[in-house]
Amino acid sequence: MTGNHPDTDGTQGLDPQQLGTYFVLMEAVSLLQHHVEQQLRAEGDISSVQFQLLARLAADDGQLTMTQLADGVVYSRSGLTYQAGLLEKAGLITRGSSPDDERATLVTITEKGLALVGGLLPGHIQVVRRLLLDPLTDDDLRQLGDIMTRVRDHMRAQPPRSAAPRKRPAGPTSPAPATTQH
Amino acid sequence: MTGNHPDTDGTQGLDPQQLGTYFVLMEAVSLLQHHVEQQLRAEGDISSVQFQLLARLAADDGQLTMTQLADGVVYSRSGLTYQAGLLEKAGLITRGSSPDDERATLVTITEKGLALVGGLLPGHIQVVRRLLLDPLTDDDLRQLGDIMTRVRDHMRAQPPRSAAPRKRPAGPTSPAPATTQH
DNA sequence: AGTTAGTGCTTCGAAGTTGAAGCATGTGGA
DNA sequence: TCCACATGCTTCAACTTCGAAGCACTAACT
Repeated sequence: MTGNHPDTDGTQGLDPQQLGTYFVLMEAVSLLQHHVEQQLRAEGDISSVQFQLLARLAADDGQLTMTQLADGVVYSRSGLTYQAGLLEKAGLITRGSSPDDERATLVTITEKGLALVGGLLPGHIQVVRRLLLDPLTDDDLRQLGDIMTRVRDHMRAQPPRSAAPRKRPAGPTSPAPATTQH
Repeated sequence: MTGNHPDTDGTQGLDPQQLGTYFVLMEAVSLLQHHVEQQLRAEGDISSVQFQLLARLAADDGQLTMTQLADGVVYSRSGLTYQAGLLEKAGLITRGSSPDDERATLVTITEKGLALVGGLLPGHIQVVRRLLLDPLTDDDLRQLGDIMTRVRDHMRAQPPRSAAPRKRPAGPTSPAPATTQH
């Protein structure tokens, strides 16, 4: 992108510093994700999505509703239904109705699921340490954590959609469906 | 992650600081990607993969081979064939044989493709600015760019796969296929 | 209570992604 | 030259992902 357009896009150009930081951030994370994916597939034969789901369950005392799970991992509801089906068939989780809310499905991690996560964690940690943590000083780590925390909180605080895209002019009296299903 | 497990959780060596930084980094990037995806779909009706491909072409003077393209964006070859088919059908790129190597397919961005990228760029930049850049000071930006550059270079320098990791007796049987395309 | 709107999850169809296999071309050694 | 192997891309089948529609249950308002 050599920026040869006269001024039609220069309204909010990014300087090289900003652009470079954005690119390298995305690229580095993409590479890290890829390595993690490989490790999990090779060692435990599960995808990183499945690992995240199991890890989340293990961390939260073993039981969550589908919605809580989907919100934790950035994931669509229908996608979660699919993955939960796989995990259940593999005997790593079980699903049951919640006593509080008859609609809710309570997902519970099994012993086998816990064992799998436990067995996979060391290798996972090793990959993260080797690829991400090793080249960072304690100071870097603090900085990075601080910065990304601020960015994440900022994003979470952002309104889902300030203005509706021009795709559908929307109904007469329906401003926003508010259903933010990733 | 309350860390109440004595030592069975295998968190050997990742203190809360490290773990938290890793998590928030992945989560923030995931959220950013999601927002970018939405913007591109709403404004230009293309996926972020397609945008990346077009942007790469635009940046590299308009012409690359399929392999060069796939390597630039972290993407499978077969997936690129599929996407290139879509982009060609949409009139955003053309494909032709290379004069140097009869096997190679030379991908060229069209005027229409260039126009689309140019038109989409401001909105894209706006999203990145609003979500990522706004909550950062100049100092943060430098720090972040510096840190992630170091991490990325470190990853690129890593050997692909020196030795197969030892398997844990936890998961279902997996013969560990060492196929590494990407 | 009765009706209306909201919430939680699943099903369904369409589209995207991948690795392995296959085809065509290029390269290096006997 | 011939042959084996490497390289570049595509095809194929299986799998994953998503959004919209649908079902079941809950909450709110009258």
